[in-house]
Amino acid sequence: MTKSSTEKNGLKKGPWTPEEDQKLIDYIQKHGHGKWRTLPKNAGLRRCGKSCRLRWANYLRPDIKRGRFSFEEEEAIIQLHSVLGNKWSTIAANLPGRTDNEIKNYWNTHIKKKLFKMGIDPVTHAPRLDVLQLASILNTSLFNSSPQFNYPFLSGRSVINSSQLLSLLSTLLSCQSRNNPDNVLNHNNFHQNDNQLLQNQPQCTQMQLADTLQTFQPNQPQVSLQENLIAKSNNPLNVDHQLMKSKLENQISPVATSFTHQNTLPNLWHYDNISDLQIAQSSSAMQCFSSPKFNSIFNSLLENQNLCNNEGMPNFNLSSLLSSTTSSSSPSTLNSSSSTTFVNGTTEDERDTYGSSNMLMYNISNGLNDSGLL
DNA sequence: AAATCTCTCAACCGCCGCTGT
DNA sequence: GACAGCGGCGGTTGAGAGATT
Repeated sequence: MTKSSTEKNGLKKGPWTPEEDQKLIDYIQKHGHGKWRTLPKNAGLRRCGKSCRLRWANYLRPDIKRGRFSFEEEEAIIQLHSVLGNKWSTIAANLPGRTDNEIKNYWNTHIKKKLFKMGIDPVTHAPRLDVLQLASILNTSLFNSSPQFNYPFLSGRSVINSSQLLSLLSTLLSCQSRNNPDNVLNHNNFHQNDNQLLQNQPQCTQMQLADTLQTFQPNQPQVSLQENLIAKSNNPLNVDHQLMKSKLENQISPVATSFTHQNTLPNLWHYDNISDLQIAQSSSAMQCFSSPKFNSIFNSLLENQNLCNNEGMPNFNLSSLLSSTTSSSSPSTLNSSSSTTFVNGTTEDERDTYGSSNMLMYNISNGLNDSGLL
């Protein structure tokens, strides 16, 4: 049975026909909206009230702006999401003409992937732990050179031993597929692939990875994410920082705040300019993963740990393995030439690069009112 | 050209909070 | 306080379109 012919309790479901749309528009123009429960009957529609409300709110409302999201809208969504979390209706209230459903869809199908590709966790808006940690650790340990960038949470440690490295890599690799946004975002793939992963691989979460990484780190004073956000809101450049501060104190997303209680993640919010992180992700980590030296070391570690199977597991190229996660649909971004677009790409065609340095800044210019509205 | 895969987004579902009785 | 009705919200689904093989 097709969706459009689905009926339940005599009520039609599925896509709306132009005739139904017209009936709804005519009725609302004449009587206004509200009383959604009785509206369909009065309007001569065989639909439930919820369906009518949704159709009106998401599609028929005259003030809806249709078409592609502008770069400014995308930036606004990202900034608002970083403060509000998945409060789509509140985010939508700040974007005239856009509906919560539209923003939610756009987030899930576009922005989430873009952020992930950039090495930014779309949930926490923090730089992705896996890429960042590997970049630092590999830079300092494998190549035994002074870091090109300095992360406080890794300071004081320059060398890790092979078992630690292997532990880290094993943990990371077992996270790879599970953290792959394609697995998460594409529910078809998710159901198929993730179930297999759950069966075949040890359970691994970002927290477990963080725990593993914690063993490499000396105790660092952990400043909570919330405190950092509030600190950012005190930036004198932010006109409404007091208002923003109160908003952050009240409205910071539950997901983000949950991290503050774990006290295991390195605090990455010290960075006021994302370029350091972008350099780390696009340059150092990728150079490490791609290098023959790294592959050689990694494979010898596997052999030393007897992790090769009896049939003689062929050496594999870790960079290609990592690319499936680090840049799920565009592996080419791993190579050094294209990675520079992370830093400099600001053209229309490369809107997914978010080259501007203020992406993680919370200077939403107009502030928020008590309802979370601009 | 056909088959298969991937992506998008309109629509649905279940839950929650508010309000009135 | 308990309950029912309602509107709103966020997560999820799946048809259809487009891309790829």
